[in-house]
Amino acid sequence: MRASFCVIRVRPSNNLMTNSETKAHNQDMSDEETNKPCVVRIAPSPSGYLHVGTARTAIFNWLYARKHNGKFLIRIEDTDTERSEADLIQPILDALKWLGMESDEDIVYQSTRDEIHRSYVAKLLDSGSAYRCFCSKERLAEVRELAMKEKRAPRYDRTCANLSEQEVTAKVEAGDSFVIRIKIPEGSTTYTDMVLSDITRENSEIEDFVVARANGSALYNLAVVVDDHEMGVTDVIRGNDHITNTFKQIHIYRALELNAPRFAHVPLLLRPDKRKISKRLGDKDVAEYGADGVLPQTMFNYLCLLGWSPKDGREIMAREEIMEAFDVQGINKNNPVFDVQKLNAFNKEHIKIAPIEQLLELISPKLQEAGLVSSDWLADEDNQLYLAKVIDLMRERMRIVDDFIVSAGFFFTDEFGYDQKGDRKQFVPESADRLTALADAFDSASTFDLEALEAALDEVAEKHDVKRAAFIHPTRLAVSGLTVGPGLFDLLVLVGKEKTLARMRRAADYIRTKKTEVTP
RNA sequence: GACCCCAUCGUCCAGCGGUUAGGACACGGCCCUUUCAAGGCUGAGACACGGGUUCAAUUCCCGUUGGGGUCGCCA
Repeated sequence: MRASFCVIRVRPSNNLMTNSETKAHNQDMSDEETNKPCVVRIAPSPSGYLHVGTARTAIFNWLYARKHNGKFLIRIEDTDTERSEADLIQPILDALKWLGMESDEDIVYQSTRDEIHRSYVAKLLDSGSAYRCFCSKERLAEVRELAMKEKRAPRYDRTCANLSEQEVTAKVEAGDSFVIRIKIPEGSTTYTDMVLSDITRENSEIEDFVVARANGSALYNLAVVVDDHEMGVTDVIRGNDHITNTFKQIHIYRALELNAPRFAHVPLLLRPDKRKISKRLGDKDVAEYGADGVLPQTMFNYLCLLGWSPKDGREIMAREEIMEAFDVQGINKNNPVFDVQKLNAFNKEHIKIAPIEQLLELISPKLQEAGLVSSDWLADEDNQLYLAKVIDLMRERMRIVDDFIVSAGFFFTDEFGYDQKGDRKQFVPESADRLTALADAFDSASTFDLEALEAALDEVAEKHDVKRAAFIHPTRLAVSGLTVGPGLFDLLVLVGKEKTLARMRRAADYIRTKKTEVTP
């Protein structure tokens, strides 16, 4: 019997079948099977940074592993020496770690497994399920082009599959270079996808693809099958751009007489213009979002909700909550659009509930970079306490962490200008005396706390016979340089008496100068 | 072009034969008030189309259209 035509029985619990086998589908996995320890992996290639699409796939894998008490592994697919760069690996691992995901075992570097891959190429050749192809690249390109022109699917024409043993031997002895192609049998192939249910493909649609290069090294699909098998991967969860690869890989599993894992193909993330997210189009690195002030828990949460939901309306969720509710089979089939606005909205909510230590850690270096504080200043315990109070006051209105630098800078420096619109609107001539009067009232107040300040302001406003607002707005502008921000009295108390008074009087002077300039 | 996948507000998600089709982001209005980029309330906004099946289709089936993916000695 020719191996390439025999029907390989995959393991009974498996989800592969051919059309000649009407084996029952097992979409509903038994509890026993669901709870069996699983092994999943994320396999990035170091041809660039980690973009949100890959990050999301990693998250789904990670959740699946945690949910089923399994292992989450990382394999670096760095066999393409042309494109892979070693220094691109660490940033990818860092980004995964930032999101809270690390490999449960040593990271596998595919490039170190070349010999093993080659041994499987030999097995394929020995069993007769693969053959040598001596066709030149030029001829192949012509065939492909012609097929496209004639509106047929471009597929290898099997010229070399029909070579006699003698012909092959002769060519090999003549030193002709060859690649190895797998022989795809007749029939059709169906597998049950955990997300997409049954998918069928005619085997005739799949060409005898190349599994090994002229130099004998394995190509992607073979290497993946070999490594997944040897790593004990039970569930392959990846982007649905791999569906065609899945069929190819299934044929490799069969040719090798190995059990195939379960597959789940998750929808691809799209850009607002509906194109697939890619590095080419300048889509951001996951780490870049982090650098811009998106919290890792926000990214994790948001990415999960692209194509999946807990069904009960919850959106802002902690990792543990998501883990609890996650279910691969609940992943949608359609491709969602990545929306930065919603990501930011999620971030706003996560900033509100984030541990203060995390925000402190994130904000401190940014303050220093902005030149607002020094490392000495940050080292001081009282200052840390002060910073924590400022963050707590500001976190209610922050969308991304960087907002803090622009909207809270005045807590750390006297060097700030006045918002232009605010200047025109609030720093009118009469504000000068009002600021002076209010500063005096604050000065003579017994204490510098919420109640005392508010009482002082009410009293002064009444004396001047104007609304509180006539004092409040100029004061806010004088002390913060901004027209928006937290409650005024909270702000003043935190800035402190000395600085508040100085800034109010400084603003009063500024207004008087402005006045004389306008009317000389 | 061939093959595969998909199809509910602009976007994300809910809905699993009978609903005033729900929530979130974004957008508009109103309120609060000391500001808003905060908070509260509210409004507009969707079942792509055509056939079936059914007493009844957004829900099931088929087709059309539209979108996405794949078609390398890349991964």
